[in-house]
Amino acid sequence: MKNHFKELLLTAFKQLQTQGVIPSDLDAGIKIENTRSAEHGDFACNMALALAKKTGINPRELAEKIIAQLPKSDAIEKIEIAGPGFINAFLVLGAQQQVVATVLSAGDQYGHSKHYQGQTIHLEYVSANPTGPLHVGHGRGAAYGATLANLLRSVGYKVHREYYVNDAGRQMDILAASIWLRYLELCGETIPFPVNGYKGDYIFDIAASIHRKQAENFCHSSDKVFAGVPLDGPEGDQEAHIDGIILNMRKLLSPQEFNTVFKQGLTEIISNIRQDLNEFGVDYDNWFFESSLVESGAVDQSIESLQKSDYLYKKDGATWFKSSLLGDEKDRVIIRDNGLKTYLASDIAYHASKLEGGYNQLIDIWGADHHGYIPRVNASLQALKLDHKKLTVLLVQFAILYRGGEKAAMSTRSGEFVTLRELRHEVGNDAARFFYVLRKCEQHMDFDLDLAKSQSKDNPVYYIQYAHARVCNIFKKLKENNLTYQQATGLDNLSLLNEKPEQALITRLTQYPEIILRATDACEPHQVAYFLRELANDFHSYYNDKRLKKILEEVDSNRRNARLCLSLAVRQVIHNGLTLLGVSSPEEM
RNA sequence: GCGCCUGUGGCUCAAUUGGAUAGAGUACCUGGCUUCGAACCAGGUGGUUAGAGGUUCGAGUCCUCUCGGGCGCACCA
Repeated sequence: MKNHFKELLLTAFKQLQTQGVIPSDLDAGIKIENTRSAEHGDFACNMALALAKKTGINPRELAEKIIAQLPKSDAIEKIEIAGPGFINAFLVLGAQQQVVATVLSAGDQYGHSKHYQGQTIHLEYVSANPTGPLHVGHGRGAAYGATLANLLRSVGYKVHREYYVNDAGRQMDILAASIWLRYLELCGETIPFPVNGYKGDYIFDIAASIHRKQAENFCHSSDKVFAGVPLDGPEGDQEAHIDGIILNMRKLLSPQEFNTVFKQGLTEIISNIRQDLNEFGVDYDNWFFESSLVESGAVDQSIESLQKSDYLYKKDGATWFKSSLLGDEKDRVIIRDNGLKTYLASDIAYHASKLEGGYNQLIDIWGADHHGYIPRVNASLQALKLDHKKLTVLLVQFAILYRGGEKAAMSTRSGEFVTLRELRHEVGNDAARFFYVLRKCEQHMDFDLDLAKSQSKDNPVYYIQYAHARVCNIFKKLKENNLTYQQATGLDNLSLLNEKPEQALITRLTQYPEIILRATDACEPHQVAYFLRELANDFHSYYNDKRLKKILEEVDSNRRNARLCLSLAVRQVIHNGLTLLGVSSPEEM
């Protein structure tokens, strides 16, 4: 119907062009908006305002000229010029009732489209380092990424969802060392635990499982472990300290032994993360391991390629990438003076391989603290002659956690954090998914744990689910009242849905597909959440409207069935929307 | 100091991406259950959109400056 109005305006526009009123080289650029209030009709167009300057005609006058050329339409009751020159269209009563039939026949597919069919997107999200359990900060990226994936798929993109596992590099060595030190404690050694080590409880658990399997096999005296190791922070250098411990660990343990500790940590933590995400409804098509890039030689190839195009140089024993030539604020080290490659080295290889894999777009979802990293990745893609514009990095701002009115600490290393699992158990998956996605990703978010716990029933997700359950209940009661639902009868009598709340619901239903498309284009899942709240609100109002008979008390079976059809269509759209958000639609609550 | 994000009723957030009278939830006040579920509905109080300039038919939205908050600024990821 919206397109219909647009077509009419376009016809008028062209007519005015042939009459010479509007220059023929102007683009119409017609945008139709849904009006905010019923006073302004159903649709509004601002073309007269936008074209006023270019045509030299004042907006209201131009609007009149456009309206004069508008072809007749059965669907439109009247056209008005309002305000500074808006063209408002009022639809005839019932013009959109057929949407009920459309929803019911499309079912789960209503709102989905093939708009971007044939386009491929590589979407990477969460990708937290496997050095500990996921915390509530990761949860936001998880909910956002999973929902975005659903949205993208619903409009036709082929989406490859990936978790990039950083299982290579120094952080993992620090993890292995942390586990080993806890293990040594179990062996009876006295260990001053490094400032930079991972201190969470899960480290003890992993150490204990190694101790169970290996007994004292990997045990060495504290003296040897700390032999020649530089002083720890804050007095000394905490980085040099932990590196020294890792060095000793590699000397004292055989490569196989080291690997046993390392693998035990990696495996336990990854499987924990996997299970957590799985329970949270956050799924992947692939878990991609950084180590595979190292083993396949992809990392070395990227470095070589940068070398060939003269983007590398040596300084102070390290190998640097001239990223400052390509928009970064300074050059970056990709091989440290001790020969170890930095994270950037594998990240370059990772993005290069994905772009070479032929995806139309790459989307990375990162925590906002990584924003300074974007220019160097972009620089690397340019240096490799790849199209860096295909890469979009979406930054998710932190969820600041409050507990008892105070900020909760959020550090993996210190081990002081609220895990995603704890949150899910406290407030439930549905509420957590919904709450996370209710805010734009660039919006800083306050997460009050006490509120989420104590007032979980006030969470807006229940409001929406309740509307769904209410429709289900009507259909349950139908049988108890010895009535039957006759869809064909209902669909034949949609014209009886003329009450104001019915019209409001119908209008809302027609808007769903465009909301999905808009939310997807803007990468803003919260728009879907807000739409569903409005829809649920419309339905609750309808349901409670004292001026209307209750649906099941309606004796006219034509009207009753039409209203049942409408209710079912509402239920369908709520279900479709909640599904995209990863939230369940219960039949009773 | 430099860069990115951000500032909207008491609190948490929207605002069709530059549109019309800035809207919801929560909190507070009024009213509504003898069964289609009150986890609901109807109504009310509450705003100089941090501040000052600018751009134009039109600014919460864009530009400049000031002030306040978050996060970065490693041979960590």
